[in-house]
Amino acid sequence: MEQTLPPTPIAGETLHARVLAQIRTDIVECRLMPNERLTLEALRERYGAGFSPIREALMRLAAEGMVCLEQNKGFRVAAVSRASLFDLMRSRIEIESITLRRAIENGGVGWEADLLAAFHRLSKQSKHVHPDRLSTEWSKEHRTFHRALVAACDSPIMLSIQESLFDKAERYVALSIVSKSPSRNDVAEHEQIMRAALAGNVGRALSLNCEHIERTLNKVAKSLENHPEFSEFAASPARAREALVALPG
Amino acid sequence: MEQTLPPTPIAGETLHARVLAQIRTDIVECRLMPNERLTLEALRERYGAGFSPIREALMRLAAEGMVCLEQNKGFRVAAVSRASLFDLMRSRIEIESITLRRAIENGGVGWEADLLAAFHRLSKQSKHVHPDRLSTEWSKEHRTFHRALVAACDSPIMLSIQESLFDKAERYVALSIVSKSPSRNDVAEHEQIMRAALAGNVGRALSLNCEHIERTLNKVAKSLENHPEFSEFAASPARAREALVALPG
DNA sequence: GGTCAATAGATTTTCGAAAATCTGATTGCT
DNA sequence: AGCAATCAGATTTTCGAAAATCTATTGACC
Repeated sequence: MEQTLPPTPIAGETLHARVLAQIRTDIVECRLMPNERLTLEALRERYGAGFSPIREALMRLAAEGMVCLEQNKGFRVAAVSRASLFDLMRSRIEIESITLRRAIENGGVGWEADLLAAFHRLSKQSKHVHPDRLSTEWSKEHRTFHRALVAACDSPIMLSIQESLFDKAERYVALSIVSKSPSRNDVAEHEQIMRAALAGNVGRALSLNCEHIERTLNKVAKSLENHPEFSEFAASPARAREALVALPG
Repeated sequence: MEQTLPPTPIAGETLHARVLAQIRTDIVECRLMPNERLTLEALRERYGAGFSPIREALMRLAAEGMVCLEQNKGFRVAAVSRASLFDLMRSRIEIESITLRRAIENGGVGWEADLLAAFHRLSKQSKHVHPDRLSTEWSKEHRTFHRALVAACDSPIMLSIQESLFDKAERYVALSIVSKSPSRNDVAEHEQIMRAALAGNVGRALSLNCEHIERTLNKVAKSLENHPEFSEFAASPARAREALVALPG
């Protein structure tokens, strides 16, 4: 099994919190593959912790929908499928349409300034440091930009929902080999959304954001078709497991 | 501490799953009060389980937002406040507007039949068996009705979000003493929503559902004002001090 | 050959003790 | 008195062993 991040011990941080963060990023970045069985013994070895903190972290991830738990049969990384990809992206469009509208309506100077700053940092980050892999820094700035875009929405509930869906979408993006498709002009896309938002043009901002998500959806969906071993998981878990094990790890 | 449901052991059910269900209903029905401290020793006694299954259940509830966890300081029942009540109800309106619209657009005969059946069961249930307390059976049928209303929505993600918000709203309702305010004609309200949905009148169904939620909001908000110990954070005057200390600076 | 029960090994789940951390009170110093 | 350091009790957090459960295989029987 591939090695994980160094244990980076933060003062006062409990073990289950560190393990939670590590497993989550390992799932989002597909170091733990969809539908992969999560044996406690293996996780214990990998993250250097006892059963309790690991199970606690997994229970949280189960509530978030990142792993699934079958009673007395343990945990698995959540499966992926074409259907849930479409559900996910459609839900993102609906949720972000709400948060973005409210952010534009509520946003003050502080929001505008933070958004401009986030865009600037994103635009200066190169997307691929390795040609077949997304840059970690870019992903971070990308997330920060989308967070800044809706930060002025005054609903903590809607924002947390958006964040959770964003995580799941990122996993699908990580699964698709991004560089193979013609590279999008990401900077321009994000800039257009931002300009519409700053101009207070709700309709335009929403439709640009919708197209932004749909473009990602199309890319990932196409990539998923080329890897049928992923699109079948939900249907027959038993065979999927075998297929996964056969994959080059 | 008040006694809880009998342990009703279901075959093959793990302990943490049973404890999770019990704690959740105890929170929703306010047998565990908002902001109440949840010491492991007390929970261990109350639910008859060891530390592990209880902590695992609490971690899930923390992810759901039903309890909150402060590192090395343990768990508390999630606090209530006027602000989060409004956020919650507004979010419900937004989410249910989406699920209800999609249910009406997708719904077939099966959906219509199930909805009519759910309404009938609800209409035959008396709301209060005890004058100052909601009937458990009514709550169950009420939830089933609202679930049936949107069951034809084809997005598992949106449905699970709606369910989660419904739980949280129910806790606020349980907190307010329902019988004191003039009793609403609940049956008629639900019937109107259902008829609009069955007639395929999206606009009318959505606005009726919105008003339905807003009426609940007004009732609960008013009740919250009469109990100032709740309106900010605390569960009881005795705990107000505790809560003050726990407030983030 | 095929079906079913028994069994052994692996894995999950649960438990309670031990370690780490927090809280509140007390002590000693300026 | 005011304030910081110290200490004891309470609580959370973590650990690994023990119990419960599942899975795959073997062997008996039809």
